[in-house]
Amino acid sequence: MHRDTRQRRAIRRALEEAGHPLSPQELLDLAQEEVKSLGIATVYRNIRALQDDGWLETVELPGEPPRYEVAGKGHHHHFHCRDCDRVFEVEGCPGNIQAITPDGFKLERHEFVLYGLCDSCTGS
Amino acid sequence: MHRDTRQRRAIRRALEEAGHPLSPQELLDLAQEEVKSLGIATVYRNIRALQDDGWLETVELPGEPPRYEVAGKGHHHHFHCRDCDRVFEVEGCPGNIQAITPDGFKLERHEFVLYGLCDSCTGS
DNA sequence: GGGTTCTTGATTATCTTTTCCCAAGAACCC
DNA sequence: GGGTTCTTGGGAAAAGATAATCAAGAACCC
Repeated sequence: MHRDTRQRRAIRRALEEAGHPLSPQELLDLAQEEVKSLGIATVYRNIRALQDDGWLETVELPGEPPRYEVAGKGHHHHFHCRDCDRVFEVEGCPGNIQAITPDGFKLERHEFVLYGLCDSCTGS
Repeated sequence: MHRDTRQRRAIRRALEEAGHPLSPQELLDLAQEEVKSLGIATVYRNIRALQDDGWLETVELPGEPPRYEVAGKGHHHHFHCRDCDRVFEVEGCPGNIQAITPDGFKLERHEFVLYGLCDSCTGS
């Protein structure tokens, strides 16, 4: 069904090597290091294809277009650096979430987003 | 500087009475109950004006266009109902957030979003 | 009450992100 | 190797949200 193309390999490799969620544009820039003719339409097409395969997951952050990361990483959250605009993974999950859920509401899932400066951007 | 118009009064009242964040379209629908000729452009204009006055705050949720709520409510988070698509306020804040921040990262703020069914939509 | 200035409503424009289109090129299979 | 089918690249187009334009209407001030 899906063919093994240079473009698709470059896109997959960029996502694996980045190790953190990438926007379509970031993904294009990284994958173009391997296949410089790569176009943005191909990035979007492959994002969809890899999502359909279950290989890729969408990371939505408030007020931002979606980013994408390799699927199957288990429960985690994200840290958004306000300086370099990159998104990092955060292990673990804070305290008792059910406790703050209003009475009568059914909690099904949650998202947690940290903001600040990443280790590369703390100018100290 | 700012004049006291029927439209602006209706928009403010809708936000106050709703008691939870509203999208521009939700705001239009509610304020039209009072001023039926109200147009969407006026809603957007007044959102900006009320933000500039510090009366209104933006609520950004993952993968959603912004909603707006009356400013000055103190720290809180939000619950997004997947059925009616409305957003509710959540009091309190879970456990130790600093504890899960990666080493070397500077935590400045955080957002927390709960998902599930609100009390009106739990069909039980 | 009347003039000045701000605001409104409707439409059009803009902006950003994502998808479509299609001819050219590449992968796969026998 | 050659044919079939899928994929690509680039530009045009769609989609959704927000802003600009402008004539008409409303608020404010004396």
